[in-house]
This record gives sequence, C-alpha cells and structure tokens, in this order.
Amino acid sequence: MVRAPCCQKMGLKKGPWTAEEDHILVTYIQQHGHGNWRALPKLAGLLRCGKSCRLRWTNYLRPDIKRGNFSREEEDAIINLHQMLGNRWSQIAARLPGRTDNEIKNVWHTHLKKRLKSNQTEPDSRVHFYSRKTEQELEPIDDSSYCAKSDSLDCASVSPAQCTSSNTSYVTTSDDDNNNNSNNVCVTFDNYQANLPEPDDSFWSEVLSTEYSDETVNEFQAFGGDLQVNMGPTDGGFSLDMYNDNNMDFWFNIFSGAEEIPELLGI
DNA sequence: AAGATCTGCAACCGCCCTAAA
DNA sequence: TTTTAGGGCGGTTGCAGATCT
Repeated sequence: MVRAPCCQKMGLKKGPWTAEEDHILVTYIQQHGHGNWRALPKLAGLLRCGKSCRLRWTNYLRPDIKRGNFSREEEDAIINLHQMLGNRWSQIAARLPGRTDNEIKNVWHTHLKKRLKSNQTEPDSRVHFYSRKTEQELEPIDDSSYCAKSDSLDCASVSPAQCTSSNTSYVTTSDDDNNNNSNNVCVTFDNYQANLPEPDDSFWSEVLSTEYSDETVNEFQAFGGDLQVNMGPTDGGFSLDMYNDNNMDFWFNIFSGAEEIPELLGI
C-alpha cells in the first residue's frame, strides 16, 4: 500500500470555503454522518480532500460551536489552563464547551499572550487581588466588595503544595493585569498578611470535605503529584477549581460564587 | 484619499499516534 | 512485526479588513 497524498491531488480545491460548499458538507453530514473523512468529499460531491472537510466541520460548521468573542471568564480560564497544560490546545478546548482548539490557539496568540506579556512582573509567591481602591486605601475587602467588583478582579491562584500534609501553604499566582488607567490596584498577599490568614490544612480540609467525599479526595491524591487549587474570577464572583498535576482528568469545580471563598479565606 | 502596515483568523501543513491489515 | 490509512494535533501561513501615516 502506498499512502496517497491527502491534499495534493490534482483538481482538489484549497483555500476559503464557499457558502455552497458549507451547505453541501453540512447537509451530507446531517444525513449520513461523517464516518470516513477521506471518502466523504467524493460521496458528498465536494472537490476537497477529507482533511479539509474534517477541519471545516470541526472548526467552523459543527452545530455545537459557540461563535463570538470570548468572555473575560473564558479568557481567564484559558490563561489558567495554559499555565497548567502548556500548548495542549485540544485539552484546553475540551474544558471550554463550544470552543475549538484552533479558536483558542488564535485567541492565545492574538490577545492573551500580549496581555500577559504587557503586564508580566517577576514571579512571586503572593496572592493578588484587585480592587478599584487606590493603593493608599488598601484595606481588607469584605464579601460585598468582591461581589460588586467581580468584573474588576483579575487572575488569582492559590496553590498548596499538598492539600492535607503541608503545614505552610504554598501560595503562588500570576500577575495578570496592572491596569492603572481603570484605577485597579494590586493587593498583594504581603499587604494582607496581617489580616488574611494563610490558608492552612484546616482550610483545605474544609474546602474539600464540603464538596467531596474522602474517597474522592483519596482517589484524587492517589495519582501523586501536587494537588493544585486555582481560584479565579467569574461572572458570579469566584470560581475555585481543584486539579491534579499528574492527571488532568481530575478537575473539579469546588465552588463558584462570590460568598464562600472570601469567607473561607477569612477576609 | 491612498498607500503602508498591522491584526485577526480561517485554513493548511506536516508530524505523530493508533488501529487494522 | 511491519506497514499503512485515518485522524488528531500544534505550528504556520496567507488573506482580508482595520488602522495608521
């Protein structure tokens, strides 16, 4: 058997798809499914290679694709996931329903990479919160502040090296947005140290036991590696997610909401 | 107003993995 | 065990529209 060149056969069309081609492809797949991509264009009457058809379908024509701009929440999710997964776009896409790996890859290269680069600071070991207060007015932010100002909050992550065994939590973050012109300021863990207790064993135990059984947590930990907890802003306030370094299939949302996390952090 | 440059994104390329022959 | 087809994936390209000068 000799491998036939996929997209280099004479007479096969390349380049942008026309509305008519889209219609033919969608109609065919709706009626017959896509089964064998290589055979599909011939059966459907398209002068395209199977690979081109597959890409057009998966990246553009699939009915479950969400079109339109990415929300701030989605962008933050991509940034967080990219920190964990690197350029594994398909894995990132799997966690963002309706978005394709190609779309996420484009957003990363055109928006998010620049956003991170322009705001990048030295890596540190502080947890960052943002408020519309001026730096001189730093003070502990109460729950209602978080709720009301969730749209001005940026990325924060809290990552204990071990959920149940560490005495001192390891706290890290990415400094994502020092956007002064919107009067946002960065409130660091250091600034809060007097008022914000470091999350300790009891904090993580409480978080985990609230939502998950011991069995689930044990299974989660059995894969080894560090338990990681990511906290970031969402439309509703905060989302706290737990994942395992060594097995990305383990990904749990612990909380979503404005109230619980500041409360648990003792803010 | 027009040409130059930049930006965003759809599509392609080529490598890799897996299942089947 | 080897070879191949099929499909998945990440990197890159090229074009069209937007913005700048």
